Amino acid sequence: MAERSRYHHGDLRRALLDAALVRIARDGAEQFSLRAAARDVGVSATAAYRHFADRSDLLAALAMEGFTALADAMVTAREATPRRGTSRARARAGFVAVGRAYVEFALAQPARFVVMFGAAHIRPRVRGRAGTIDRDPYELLSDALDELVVAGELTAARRRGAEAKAWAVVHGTATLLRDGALVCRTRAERAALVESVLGFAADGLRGRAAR
Amino acid sequence: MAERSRYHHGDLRRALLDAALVRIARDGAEQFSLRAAARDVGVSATAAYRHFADRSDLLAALAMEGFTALADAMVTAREATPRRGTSRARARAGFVAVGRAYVEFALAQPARFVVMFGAAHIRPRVRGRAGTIDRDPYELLSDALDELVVAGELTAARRRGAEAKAWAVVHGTATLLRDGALVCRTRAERAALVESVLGFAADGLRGRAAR
DNA sequence: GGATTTATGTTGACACTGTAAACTTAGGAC
DNA sequence: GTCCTAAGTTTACAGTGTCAACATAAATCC
Repeated sequence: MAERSRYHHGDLRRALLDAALVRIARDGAEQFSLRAAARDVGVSATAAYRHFADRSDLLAALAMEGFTALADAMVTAREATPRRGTSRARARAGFVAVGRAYVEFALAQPARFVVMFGAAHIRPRVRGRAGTIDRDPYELLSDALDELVVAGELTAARRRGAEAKAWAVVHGTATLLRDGALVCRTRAERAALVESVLGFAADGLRGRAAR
Repeated sequence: MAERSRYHHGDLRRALLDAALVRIARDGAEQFSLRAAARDVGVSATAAYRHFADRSDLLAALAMEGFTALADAMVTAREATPRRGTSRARARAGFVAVGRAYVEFALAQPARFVVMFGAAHIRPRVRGRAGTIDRDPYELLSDALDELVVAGELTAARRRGAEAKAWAVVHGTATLLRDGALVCRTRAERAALVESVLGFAADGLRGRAAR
């Protein structure tokens, strides 16, 4: 089962996706080539076409996996928030934790993030297709907002339109930091900035004075 | 001066940049090829190398021009805001106008915007180089914040860290709308969303209840 | 004004890419 | 055991980025 006959790879699709991610992490998504990935896996140049329609189909698959991974990270972060404090404080901490996970994912795995949100023509393929995303990060953020409402931290009236505001702040922070547009010298400085911006979002949504 | 001898083009650099922008607007930045641009201009395949070090150098030049164009749009929007009302209201309107111009630029010229913020390895070249950006959009946003302070709409204490918050909201809105992640059915709906999010930013920075 | 230098284009070449068509092989169904 | 089919292979072609060597027009110098 281990070293096979070398003709049938076993799980070439998986291997190609892994190799692609490694190469993209090193050289960037634009640089990525199907043939190089095939070479890494030790397979002929055109073998990928048995598993992906074309180059951008592979990238789309990678993007879909990325969305699932991001969602996982957000769920994990949400569940790891301390259960103490008032329900309002907990809901707020949950929202911040989810947002922080989003930003951290973008910074820890910029290659994946670029593939997910990078090229405009990849996105349309990801949404509304047969095998779409398992868990949608957007819905998780929306869930966090719902929890704010349940906890009484956010009024139902303000809930309307809150998604766009929250997501804009979170996504904007993530992309600006990833692109190096917002510069932070130290890791601590960056963490403080993220915390400050997310707190701004939480407070702003609530509609009271920020701390 | 018009139809030249056909050997020396006259302003090939300019012509290549223009052709590149047209092609990118139609096919996307990833698809763009130097040779195609050369063909459009009616020049040999390798002529571009007299004006640009390589493919990404041309894209970087396009990005730099994009930043200047964005800054122009922001300045124009700022100057076009009505001069009536209290100075605080005016400063606030100015901030919103600048942010709106940023978002509208991203949506009206997505191709340019992608080139500006798209590929990660382009950015580093844009900043900190000999012929850098004429006017920095980031500074214009910063100026708008300063005006808020002068007008008394924003306290000096809150001014610290306000750039990141404001820019995150504006840039996040722009990129999510551009990528089609935030979906709006009508143009009016989109305008309302932009207005709502920018108002959220302005109010949030001030630290009082949103409208 | 003529010669020379220099910027600007051109041609030819190379290695690499995406993608299609025709062929081969291994593993499972009957 | 035979046949079918999914999964790889080889071969081929048009495009691409980029380099080196060459050609031409414009600017500069005497």
